[in-house]
Amino acid sequence: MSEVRVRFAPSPTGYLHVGGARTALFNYLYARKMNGKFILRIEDTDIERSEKIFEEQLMSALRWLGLDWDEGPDVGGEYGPYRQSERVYLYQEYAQKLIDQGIAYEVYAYPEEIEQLRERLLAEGKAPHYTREMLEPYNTVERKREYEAKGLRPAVYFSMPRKDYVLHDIVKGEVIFKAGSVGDFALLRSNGMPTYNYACVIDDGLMKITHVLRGDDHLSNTVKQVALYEAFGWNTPVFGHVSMILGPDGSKLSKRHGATSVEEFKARGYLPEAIVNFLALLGWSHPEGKEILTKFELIESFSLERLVKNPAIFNPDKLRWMNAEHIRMKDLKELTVVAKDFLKRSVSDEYFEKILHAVRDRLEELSQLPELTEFFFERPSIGIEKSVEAVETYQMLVQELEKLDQWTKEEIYLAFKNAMKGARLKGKEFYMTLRLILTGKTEGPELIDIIEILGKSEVIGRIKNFLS
RNA sequence: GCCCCCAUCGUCUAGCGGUCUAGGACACUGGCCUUUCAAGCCAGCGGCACGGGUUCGAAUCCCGUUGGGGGCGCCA
Repeated sequence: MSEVRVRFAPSPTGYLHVGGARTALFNYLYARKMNGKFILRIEDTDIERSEKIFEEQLMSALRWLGLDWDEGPDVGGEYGPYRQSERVYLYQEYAQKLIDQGIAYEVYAYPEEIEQLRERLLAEGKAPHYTREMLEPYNTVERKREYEAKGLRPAVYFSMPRKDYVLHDIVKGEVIFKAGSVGDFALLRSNGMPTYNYACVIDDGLMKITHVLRGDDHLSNTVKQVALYEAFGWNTPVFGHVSMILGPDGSKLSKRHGATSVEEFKARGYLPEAIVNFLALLGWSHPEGKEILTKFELIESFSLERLVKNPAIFNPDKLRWMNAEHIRMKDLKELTVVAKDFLKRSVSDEYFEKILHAVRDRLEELSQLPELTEFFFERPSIGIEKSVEAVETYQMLVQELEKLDQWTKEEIYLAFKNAMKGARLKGKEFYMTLRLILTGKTEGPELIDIIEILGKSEVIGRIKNFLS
């Protein structure tokens, strides 16, 4: 059994989308599960839209998620280069082979002319499929001269065999493409760059990719790729097409549905563990139905058989819940490190750790941190009505607290007890008012924790502030 | 227009012919716990799109209808 080699092949035209992240994740999990290789390939053949900055962002987002790759543009590998723009010579070389065999041909039509052809076919109610007979008439002597003068090269089209193709997809099952369901298609453009379906086959073939797991928006095009594998006499990889992630309204997930990029979730205080966990469960399920899973558990239990066929709607509520779960699960010291960026204040690690411990159960997104912890740093300014009963009770409390030489929960409770002795304030009112005095809020962490963290002088100070 | 994919609670899903009066999770509702809010625990609400077959038996298999998604680019 040969080594499993899978890849994630994004095009650097934007941020890492959650759909792309999930595709990367499935490939990653499978590679790690099978002790195979996970390869990162940058598909930057669209020179108009590709940008270096996006490539860097893509890689940093992937790394942040913990999806490390074994071969890629930055780390290299024996099947490089791993950027399609650097592999152009390969695409041209292999295209020439097909031309020589007569199964690919040059086309001197301008892109606009192809577009017109396409529209005419559509208008005639025909499938917009091109044939050699339609395209070759453009290859006139004058046109060739024009191309040369402009420094253009002919596009290269593949002569698609008109026969049935059967695809054995690992998630969709047997998919049959009837003869003639696709026409001839471009391999190379007149700028010399390859098209997606072509570059993909050359790369996957040459890079010895064994399994192609991707979104099912590629399913229809896979027939073209299979035809190319056959033309080169290469074995096809195992294909697995997972349905796409949809927005709440059932349409393709896009910007108008809210946050869709990994970067946005990161900025809002989502843990990579939570995103990975959530995405894994969108189109895959654990054999025992477990929902909260670490990356390690995901790798252990991952299998292609449990990939699901139907599309999934992205549910931000569940992601949010899952994030809260992972926040609670995470080692406090590690959480302190990642959470600190969200606090937007300078604090000692020691103090921040105490605060975090007190508030973590209430955290769903790390971005809630400043609001949730504000009173630890600033005295609240909430006007509280001072009743005679309250004043005398809290005066007693101050006296009791001042007597303490140890600031422990036990001692503090003792002081409460003493202050309440003979007090005319009811227990509930005593605690609620004290909470208001200290935090300015009616809700929050355990009062005793707050008092302990705030420290003796600050607590007394805040109460005195109220009394004055 | 043609081709392809999909169809279980609102959402993610379990289910791979009988063990299903369909299980779990999120959300929602109620209760318990708690001198606050969360968290936690318990309970409730809620679904096999429809119509035909096949079978002793169908959420599971087949066909059709409907609905949704995708593709047919010198985008990926």
